[in-house]
Amino acid sequence: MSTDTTAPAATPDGDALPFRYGAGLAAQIERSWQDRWEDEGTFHTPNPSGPWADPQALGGDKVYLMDMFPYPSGSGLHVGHPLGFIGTDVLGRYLRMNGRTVLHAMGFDAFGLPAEQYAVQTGTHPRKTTEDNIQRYKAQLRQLGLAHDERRSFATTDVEFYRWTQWIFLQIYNSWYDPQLQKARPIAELEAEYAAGKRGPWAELSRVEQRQVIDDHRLAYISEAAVNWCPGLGTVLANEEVTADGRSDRGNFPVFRRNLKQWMMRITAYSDRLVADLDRLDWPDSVKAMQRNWVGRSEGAQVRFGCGDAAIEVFTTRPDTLFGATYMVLAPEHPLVDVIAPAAWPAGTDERWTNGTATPADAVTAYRAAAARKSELDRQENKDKTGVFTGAYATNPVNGEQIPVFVADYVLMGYGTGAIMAVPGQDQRDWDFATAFGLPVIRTVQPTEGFDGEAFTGDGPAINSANAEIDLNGLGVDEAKRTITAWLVEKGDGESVTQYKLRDWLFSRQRYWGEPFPVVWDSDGMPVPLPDDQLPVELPEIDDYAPTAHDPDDANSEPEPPLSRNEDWVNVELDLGDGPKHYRRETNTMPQWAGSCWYYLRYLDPANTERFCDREVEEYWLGKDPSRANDPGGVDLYVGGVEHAVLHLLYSRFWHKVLYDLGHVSSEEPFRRLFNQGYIQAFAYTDSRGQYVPAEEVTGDEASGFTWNNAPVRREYGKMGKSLKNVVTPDEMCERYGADTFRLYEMSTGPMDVSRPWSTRDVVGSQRFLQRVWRNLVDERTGEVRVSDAEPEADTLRALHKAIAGVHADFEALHYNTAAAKLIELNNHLTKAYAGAGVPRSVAEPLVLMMAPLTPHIAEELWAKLGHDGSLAYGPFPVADEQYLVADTVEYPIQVNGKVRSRITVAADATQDEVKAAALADEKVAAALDGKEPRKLIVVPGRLVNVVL
RNA sequence: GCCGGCGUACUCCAACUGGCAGAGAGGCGGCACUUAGAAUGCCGACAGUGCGGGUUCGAAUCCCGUCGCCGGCACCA
Repeated sequence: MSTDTTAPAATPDGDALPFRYGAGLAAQIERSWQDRWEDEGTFHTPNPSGPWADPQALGGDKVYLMDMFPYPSGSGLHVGHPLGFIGTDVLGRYLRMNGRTVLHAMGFDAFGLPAEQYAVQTGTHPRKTTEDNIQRYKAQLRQLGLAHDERRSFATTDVEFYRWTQWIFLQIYNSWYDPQLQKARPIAELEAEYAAGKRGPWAELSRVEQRQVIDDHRLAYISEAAVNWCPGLGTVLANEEVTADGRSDRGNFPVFRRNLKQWMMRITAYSDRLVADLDRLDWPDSVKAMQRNWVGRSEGAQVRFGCGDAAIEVFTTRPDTLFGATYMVLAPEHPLVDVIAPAAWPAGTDERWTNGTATPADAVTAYRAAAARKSELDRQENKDKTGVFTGAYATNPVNGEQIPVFVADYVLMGYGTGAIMAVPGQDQRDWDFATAFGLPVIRTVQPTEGFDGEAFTGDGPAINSANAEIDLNGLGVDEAKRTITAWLVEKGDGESVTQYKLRDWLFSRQRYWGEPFPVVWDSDGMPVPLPDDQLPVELPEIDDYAPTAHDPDDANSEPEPPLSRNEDWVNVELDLGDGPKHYRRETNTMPQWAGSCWYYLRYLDPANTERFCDREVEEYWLGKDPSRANDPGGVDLYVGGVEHAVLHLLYSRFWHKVLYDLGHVSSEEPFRRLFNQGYIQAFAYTDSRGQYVPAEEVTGDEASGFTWNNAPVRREYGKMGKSLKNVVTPDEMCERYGADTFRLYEMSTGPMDVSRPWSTRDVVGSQRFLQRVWRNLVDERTGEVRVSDAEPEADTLRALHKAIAGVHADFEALHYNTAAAKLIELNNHLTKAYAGAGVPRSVAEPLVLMMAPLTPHIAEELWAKLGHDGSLAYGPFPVADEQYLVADTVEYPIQVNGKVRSRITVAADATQDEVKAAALADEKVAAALDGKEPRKLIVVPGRLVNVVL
């Protein structure tokens, strides 16, 4: 073989290897196979029913694979984006070759703020820029050779798609959550219950009042409440879209709390199920933890403290500490603050409690004003406790103690009841406040021996906790909680409750580029859902789609939806069953998450014009698997970045559960298995002024320092981005090396879930491997295949079957890096064993088949050259033959006291005793033993022998 | 502060369920081929697994402590 590769030297024109595998040949091969796959519909996946019904073709177990679909931004893809897409493609191809029926498609998440901002910047309509971007993405993805069923592609901006987004909205709107049955039910059933007099006043209410009663129960409802208003973006945002320091997730603009009338979704009704069903999902622990944390379920008790004529309700997770409650705190916004404050300070009020004000009303007013001025950030940064006495005292229900009631901003109106009982002995925040205000501390849990901290939050026996009727002393925390809660319930002073941090989902945006709501407003100012036959409500093609510009810091600016400017569209006359009437259309649009909440359902049945997805088709692809315990159903594998841990993935689960409750889907969860792929990161370089310089032009290394244009630059590591001047695109890689090389490189640099740096200069290593395989099977001068029909040697067969067995396990575990390593190893063996002689066909063919998931184009080409007519996309994938996996003899390392001292070779089927005998007979072992008996002799079959002296 | 995760060669990564620390890629050094460069082939060096303890015949792997890094949450009662 070396004669072949050195042949070019003998040829004068220097172009002697027209069939050497390089970028040029790769491009040719890749284009032709991509065309062929498309022409032949190689990756079209049949359905059990509907237009693509082909039940015959649905052999083997089905697998539904999905990527988190991309947002088609104006800057196109960089090499980091396709990492997950290639990963799912490799798995899909592997499974397909193993006889599984694989569904894999790719759509586009195309509504949303950035598309609109980009459109405003470029002065082009978002519909146009979005469609251009999608075309560009499709071209970029196609050149990677992804085995998608392209018939199933769509964008969330397609009218035929968002018509069903609107339809699902109406399903949610037209339902309510029945807490008894723990599920959503059609709103008509609730109305019937009211009409039958089973639920409260009805007949005596006016029609509008009746509608209000019903509307208050809907899962999608209008609320006028404090929401996140972001003038910089000109829209309101969901809690999930606001960062911890009170700014917008996108754009980093300030966000203000404002009372505004907005659409909400009652996701809180599903709090329990959203937490409980996490246990049924095969998801990373980190994501489950984040969702649990976000829902923030905590169990405790609600307790009433009498205060004059009023009662202050508090939520506590520690009712066992009630005897240690020495004061109470209301949130500044709490409505009882005004009610309970007396006209004057009680005699002898501590100076520290009044802030130097003349009356409680003054104190409270001033404190409230100060609290309102503080931003979220101020509240967080300054954790020194502030507050002021209300002048009122409340009665502790367990011991009748009169305890002072304060207002303080460390208590939040948005959680629990907005009021707390303060137990400084068992809560550090209360301890800090009590210390600052000279309030007493009563410990009610015995701290552990040697405890020298302040508040004690651990477990221990209760102390100082008894009254005439009840005695908690000596009980552990859990038992004390149960005991006191039962007592409170009996006395009518409290009950056991569960609290959540989760808030309802703010569902409207004052933007143009989103799904219009299928809702109109009538002359009573009440919302009216449109009937299904009036869907879709199309987004009007308007010229003035830009959001109203606001000063980002102007908290008092007013949201103004762009659609409201279009009076012709807004004002409609419709006959909604009671004659033609005038209505105004809802002018808000849905948030970007709406489409992604259900898109996985649309891939299943994208051509369906009657339903969002045929029920039978849904059941086939997403249905519960009875062979798995407690399986909730859902997509078999969903791959994407961890950044959607609580946004998209929580919203989507919520919608799916509503659809399940209403009987529209058979599965209880959208995504059975979730996998977070790592990120491809990159180095960026800044010059002395802190400006980014083109990363590609930087030279040097860590030891000698990095320079650009001979000036030293500083290296940083992180994202790939235009502004960082370190973007590498898949287009460049395909052009320089070919898609197969690029795919292989991305898959071989590490396991799927590990983030790693991009390194263009390493890509050549993957190219070299493909080149070596090609050279082993193809004559680089003639392009002729050159395999032999000879029987492979025994060691080759062992190498082959070892590779087959290993690669199966690796592909299944998404360890493509080690799969690639095993293929390289096998090919290295072939290079050595058959240099110049031609690789036996019976080894060449399985090698090519095993490469196909990773590098499909070159594999198809080699498969064809080996004389096969059809595509190898459907396999068969090689199966390892057990007989070649066991060697005749085994080499055992012999350890003496855990250190390798010698090696012996014994028959593979030797018994333990035979191995022991052989080990003891070894001269080095004998020397070490020096005639003595070993203390212990351990034989690990097939592994090693350890002699313990 | 709380929760989750990760520390193995110059770099990215392997090492089945505790069993010989090295599969693969890049880089580096050398040899062959070559007018030269590139490409190609061959050969080679480089870590005892962040640190300290423990369990074990045996620890990268399990346990305890500690340091460092990444991510999430955070005055949530």
